[in-house]
Amino acid sequence: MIRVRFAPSPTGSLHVGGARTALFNWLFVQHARRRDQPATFILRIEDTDKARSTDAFTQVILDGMAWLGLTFDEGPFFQGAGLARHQADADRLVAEGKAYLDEGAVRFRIAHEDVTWNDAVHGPISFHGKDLEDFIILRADRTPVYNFAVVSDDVEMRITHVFRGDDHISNTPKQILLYRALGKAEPVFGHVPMIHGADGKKLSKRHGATAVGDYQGRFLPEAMVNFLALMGWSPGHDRELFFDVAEMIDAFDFDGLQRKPAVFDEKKLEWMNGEHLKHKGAAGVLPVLDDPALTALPNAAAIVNAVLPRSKTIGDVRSQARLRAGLDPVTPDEKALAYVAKDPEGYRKGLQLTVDSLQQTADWSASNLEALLRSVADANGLKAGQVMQPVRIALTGSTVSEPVNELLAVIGKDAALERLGAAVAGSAAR
RNA sequence: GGCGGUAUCGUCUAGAGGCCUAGGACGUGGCCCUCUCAAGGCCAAAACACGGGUUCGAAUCCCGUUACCGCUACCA
Repeated sequence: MIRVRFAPSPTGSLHVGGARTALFNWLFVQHARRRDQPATFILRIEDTDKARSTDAFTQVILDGMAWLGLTFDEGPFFQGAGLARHQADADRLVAEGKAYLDEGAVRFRIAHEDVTWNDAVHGPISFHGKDLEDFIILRADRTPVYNFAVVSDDVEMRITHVFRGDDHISNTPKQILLYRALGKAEPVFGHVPMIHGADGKKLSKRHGATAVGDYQGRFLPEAMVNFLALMGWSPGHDRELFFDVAEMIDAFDFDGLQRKPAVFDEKKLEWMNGEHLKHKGAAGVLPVLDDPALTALPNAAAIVNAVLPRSKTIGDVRSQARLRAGLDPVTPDEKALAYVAKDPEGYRKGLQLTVDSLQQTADWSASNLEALLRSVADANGLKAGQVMQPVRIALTGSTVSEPVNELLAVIGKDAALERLGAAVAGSAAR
């Protein structure tokens, strides 16, 4: 029976590093289950410092895990709830001579023996007994200290595997000694490397977005999971994209864990999100957009599909889709402005010619539209781009978009002609 | 300082003695396609920290050095 817990402290945000640790724990449990091993994933909030922890802080952790799809089977439990047991365990150690009173606090007496464990990611790690010192387990106010509370709680919850951040390596020998003093078998320990910022330092506020909440709304949770898992873990071959978590669960193994810290590369996250966006398609992406006005449109799916290939973030999809749907006004960007400024008359002429010819046609299919625009260009001795680019700019405010014929098709005849007409009028007024 | 951990392209990584003139991906540069590119196709530059061993042979094993990170609380 495998019992694993993720035990974050409520700090007001769920750090991406913590989220990744949770993910690894979760993957481990799911992988065991797929192989028919009973496994349980438990969430425990380390709210020892009651003064600083609030329900809202816990909620942030719950929200982050829910967003990523990291479901747990038991909990959330709270460390603070185990106070009586923590005290009883400490008193027992004192009674057995394994701990002693020190100025009102209870201090654990270290047996100066070497401590070694076989870390699930690092292999054997050992500490010399002479380097360990007696440490406080119960404060003078009888509240437990983290290192003691976790052990007591993990024993109580019959935890079999403890996977946590590298920063806990130094705590591990102390905790192992505590297991021994309590007469309990120690769990398997695995220490996953930290996540660093581009400067090689532990990822923190000054690196920008560090909480999973900061990524919600911009990125797909499945892309975030894919990205987080691949920072520090590798399936052992060249596979990068996991569109189906089940495949990741199957491939997951602590042997594939990296031992060194990883640097968070948002560029790669963006690329990966774009891939997931395309893979999901309009039907899948539409609900995520959380934009009722857009979703209500009969051609919403067509619009989103037109915009997907060039989108990296959810915001890209939404803003580009709203633009095509006429929900947002066109605001020309710098390059678009420069294009028009370079040859205002050429721009106006390109638009005018297009409008004139477009009004005549009844066939608004993308293929016909392309033929039409090309013939307009030919007939007037213009290059295709001299006709296409003005239309693109007038309709999107950008010099970059899907092919213009497709753009026109997705916008629809009436709307396109109306917006183009307004653009011609606007350019003539100047 | 002490203890512990880590060290492959700018970044994420493959590699568990010969398959490595070190592979993939992001990013970067170039070319092609072309009405545009942030799409698609092709190509390129780009790494085994250093020094000793062990071995017929080392990115892979051992030792040392260096660098970086973590812990060193009556924080978690």
